[in-house]
Amino acid sequence: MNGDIRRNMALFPIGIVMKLTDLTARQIRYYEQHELIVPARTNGNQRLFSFNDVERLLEIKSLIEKGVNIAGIKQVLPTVAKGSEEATYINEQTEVARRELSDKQLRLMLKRQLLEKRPGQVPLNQGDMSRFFQ
DNA sequence: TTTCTTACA
DNA sequence: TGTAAGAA
Repeated sequence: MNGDIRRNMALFPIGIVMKLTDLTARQIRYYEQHELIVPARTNGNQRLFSFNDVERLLEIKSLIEKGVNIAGIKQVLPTVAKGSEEATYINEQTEVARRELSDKQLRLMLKRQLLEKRPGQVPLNQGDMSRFFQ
């Protein structure tokens, strides 16, 4: 389909994506580090995001607001490897498939996180490094 | 001006 | 996550 090409076409710089998603540049870059999104790059190394990336970021945002951490989000929105074009392509499908996760499933997921992170007792939602500060 | 990376908090 | 530096 041609729509997919458009959806995966890198169009806007981080500044616009910030306004579109209400996320800070820091967050957007952080999610990229964790491969939750794989924006394209210009010759000047500037990030260029596609509509798909924006949608993904909105998904991520909503999950974060529901208390899901990066590890949890990776379970819902499969991490995407390289090969940007195919990568975003797969995202489109998996995203549609997961879009339907109910609150029930979300709770199960959060519960699972609790069980995984055993005794050590790290807040759960905080980033890995944050435990060393704050 | 805007964005990038790196790094400390 | 926020923010500061210094370089594109």
